[in-house]
Amino acid sequence: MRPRRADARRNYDQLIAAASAAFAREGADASLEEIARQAGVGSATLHRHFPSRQALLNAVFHGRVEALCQQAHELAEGADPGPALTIWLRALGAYVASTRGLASSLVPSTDNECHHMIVRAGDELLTRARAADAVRPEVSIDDLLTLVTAISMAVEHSPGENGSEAERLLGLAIDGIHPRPAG
Amino acid sequence: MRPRRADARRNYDQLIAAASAAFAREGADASLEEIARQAGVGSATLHRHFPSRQALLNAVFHGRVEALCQQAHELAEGADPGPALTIWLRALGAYVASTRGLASSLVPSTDNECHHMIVRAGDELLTRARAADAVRPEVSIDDLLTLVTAISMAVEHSPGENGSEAERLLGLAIDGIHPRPAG
DNA sequence: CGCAGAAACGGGGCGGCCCCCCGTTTGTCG
DNA sequence: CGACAAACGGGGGGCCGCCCCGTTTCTGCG
Repeated sequence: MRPRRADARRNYDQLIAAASAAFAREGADASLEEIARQAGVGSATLHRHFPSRQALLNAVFHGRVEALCQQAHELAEGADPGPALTIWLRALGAYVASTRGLASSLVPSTDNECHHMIVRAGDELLTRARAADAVRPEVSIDDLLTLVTAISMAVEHSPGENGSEAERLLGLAIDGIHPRPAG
Repeated sequence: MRPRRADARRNYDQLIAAASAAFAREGADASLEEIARQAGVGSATLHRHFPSRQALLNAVFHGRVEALCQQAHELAEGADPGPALTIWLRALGAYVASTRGLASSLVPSTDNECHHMIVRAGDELLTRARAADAVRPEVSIDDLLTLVTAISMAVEHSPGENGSEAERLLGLAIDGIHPRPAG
């Protein structure tokens, strides 16, 4: 993953740092040329290390996705299956909505390591919740991730306050995944 | 809105037709130059008639948005308030998810006529549903529209079948807007 | 230590896009 | 039918992503 040669490794790290700042500042569609400029390298170097925008996004957010997966794993071991899933989904949504660009690295696409990681972590929680009848059987982990990323991206592009709106919308959607109590 | 001079009106209509086809084919971020090319006009003519991509989107989808508003109005007069809202939201979601680009013309922005139209139409249904205690009081029409457009846009970018996934996700989210029956 | 080959670099070109200027054409109305 | 306003569109500027390929830099071996 990370290059062998010292100069390449240095450029790689500077690109990651510049990209992280740019994505936080301007969102997932920040200019790649500008990122290369900020990193002090030519644009060709950026494209050699990261053949696509998606690859750069994934590299930037890989660590944070890993942390979210770790959190899922801990919740799966401890709490009740039902609350564990909703707690994680809310935490995931809040974090994704407050981290510009992160949602874009969770969309399903070919060889998207971040997406696969989150799916595997979330599926563990979902499977347990389903076994405890805490969630509707037809709900899939892809459904849940799509909801979280869709809401996050929608709120990300909206002008004013984003955190509270994302929380409210996610709350509605998450309540909808429970089995309906009455008829 | 529509130009006075005959040649301008002809170009306007050809641009709308070309844009409608392009948006359906490639989504809301289709190339404006290509649309002008397909319409047989210079790109300057496109920009004179439609100063922004949003303006073109709105013009293309204005009629369909009007039809959706009309449908809301009819539902508001007839059925029970609670079901009327959910029926309309499901119909709206199904239609938006199956019409590439339409979701982009519903996002809130300055002077977005389509957005205002939908908001006013939906608010009528929501107000009645709220008065009948069929919906949580804190839910706003902006929340609902954001959910519908967010899910539609997410599904729009996904590869395979979109209709069924949009329907399932919307079903979950819409169920979440009802007052919670138990605790 | 030094060198040869491999690995990495980046300037710069290509094509595309959006946006707009401004000289030219065309419709309209008296 | 003529003049004037309205509309047109070629083309240029700026930015972008992408990639070729001549040049530089690192590294491991003799």
